[in-house]
Amino acid sequence: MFNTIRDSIFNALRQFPDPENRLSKQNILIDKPKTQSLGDLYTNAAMAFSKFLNVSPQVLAKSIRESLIQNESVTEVTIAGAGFVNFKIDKSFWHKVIDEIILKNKDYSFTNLKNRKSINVEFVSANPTGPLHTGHARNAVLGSVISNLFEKIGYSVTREFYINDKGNQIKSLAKSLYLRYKEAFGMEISKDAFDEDMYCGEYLKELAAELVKNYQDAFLNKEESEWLEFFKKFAVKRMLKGIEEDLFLLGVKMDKYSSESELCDEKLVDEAVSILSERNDIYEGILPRPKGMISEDWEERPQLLFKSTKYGDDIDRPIKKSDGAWTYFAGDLAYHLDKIKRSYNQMVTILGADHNGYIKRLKAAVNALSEGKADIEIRLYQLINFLENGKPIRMSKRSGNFITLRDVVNRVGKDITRYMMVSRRHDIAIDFDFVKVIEFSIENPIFYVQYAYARICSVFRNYESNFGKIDIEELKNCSKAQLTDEAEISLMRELAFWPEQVSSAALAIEPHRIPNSLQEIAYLFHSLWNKGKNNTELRFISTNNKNDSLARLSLLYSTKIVLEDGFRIIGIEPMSEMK
RNA sequence: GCGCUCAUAGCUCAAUUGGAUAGAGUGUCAGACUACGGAUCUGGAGGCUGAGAGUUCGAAUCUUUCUGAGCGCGCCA
Repeated sequence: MFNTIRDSIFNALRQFPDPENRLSKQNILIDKPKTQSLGDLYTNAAMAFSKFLNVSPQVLAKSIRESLIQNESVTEVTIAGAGFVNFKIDKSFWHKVIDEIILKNKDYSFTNLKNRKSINVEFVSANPTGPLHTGHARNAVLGSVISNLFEKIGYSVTREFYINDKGNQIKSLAKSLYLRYKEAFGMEISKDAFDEDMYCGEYLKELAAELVKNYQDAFLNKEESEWLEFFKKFAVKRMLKGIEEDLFLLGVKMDKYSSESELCDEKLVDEAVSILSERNDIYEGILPRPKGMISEDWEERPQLLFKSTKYGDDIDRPIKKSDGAWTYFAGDLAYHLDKIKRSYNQMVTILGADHNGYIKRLKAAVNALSEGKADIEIRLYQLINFLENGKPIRMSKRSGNFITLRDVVNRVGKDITRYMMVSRRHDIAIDFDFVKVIEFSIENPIFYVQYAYARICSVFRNYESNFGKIDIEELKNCSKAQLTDEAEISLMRELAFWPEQVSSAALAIEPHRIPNSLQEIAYLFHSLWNKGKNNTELRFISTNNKNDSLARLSLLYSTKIVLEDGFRIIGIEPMSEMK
């Protein structure tokens, strides 16, 4: 939207020698000043580039002013403070914003990259040992919104789920299922039969019933070796199906599921280890005992280690257990090698905050395996405190008082869940009160935004019942010259920034900026609406002047397009009426 | 003991990644409709950004030392 203005600033700066080649159009900030009195827009480029160009901010600011004043959209330029360049914009510029939005519609915020890049977004990746729980809900929403954002800036995105279908937990799952299977034949199973790490949830009873139906007593009173593998496979398959259904409830669909055991079958661990060996990053060694930690059974032991300290980790990481089996991390080496081989050089992974110790070694692994060519960004999300009207809900797997993702979605709906999960920064713990989130109040930012949308739809309904069906071509072609009120300008200016909001949210991997931005737009709209109550000239529908109406409706229509775009990114449905 | 993350109005959160006088909502006080949907809007009060020091034109943001909270630290995944 601001290309010509950015060009003007860029041209001014380009006249100065740039020894480090730090100057780029992308890095020129154009923003709204704190207060309207300073102007419509400002840039801090004079100060920001002063160091790199080795020219004082004042000199740069003057040069920017000279250049900006030549721009036909810019009407007034002032230099303030240490080198802020404030300027005013001709109103016709904002009117063109409306035209552009209506013209591009859904693609208004879309950035078409010349060289389409691929990115892999891995999220949820829950162990296939039971239904998804509440933490996964936040993970799933973050991952899917981040994916949507990257698609907006022209990336080809793969939404991926890593299945931990190996190891002891799956064995425990199979054993737990076997107990339920026996129980289905009327055998008494006491609670003590379930070890600490086994799964005593009700959901395995259904699977057991299915096994009985299809296989009768084929596995009853048999050696473990005769049923274990079958039970593992069966259980994992069914758990995954359940997980897929849970995700579907939240509007999340994965593009790819990667299986840990399949990667191991393909000898990818060996391949990863041999790559690292060639780079001299694998050695047999003894890890130091962690200081200050009391662990009685600690004994020094030589292990196969990955030299992750070479890539910024704090200590080297074991890839083989003392019994010679691969560690979990070895599997992750294989998995990330697989991603690299599928030619992703950008990856994002969403993990719970309890994985914080894992970031450095993952980055190290990707760095080493790709010879520095690939990059992985990891976003940790904090937990959610669930409340029932202000009272915390205690959860424990043992007592069975355990909220699943499905419970949450069934109770408050997909849209509210998604909005709540994504409207706060990911690294902050959030409160989720079952009672408050469904109230029609400002405690729920989603209703504020939805209400703005519904009001816009209401205006269109009203117009059409009086004057007949609206013609989009007419909205596009009508003169917008009378959109001059401050409230109208503020709204148009906010809409002008929308594509930049989207791309900056994507690049920073901060999806919460989208709901924030929508709330700002909704606020400006509500404000304009109320202004029309006192000042009838600002009403959207003017009964005696058709072009006035069309101009105002075109502003509403472009606002509607942007809100819809935001809703689509967040993954929620717009409401044309509040119900 | 070491590492990662967080700390902003009474409360819930922002702050375009180093920009101007730190902004919204809620609660509180005072206002606005014979309603294009009042589920809204306008205004007041409310802050030494947990504490100290440093970096520079400029710090909530970067560095560092504290304080407090959460999480993690070989043979779990």
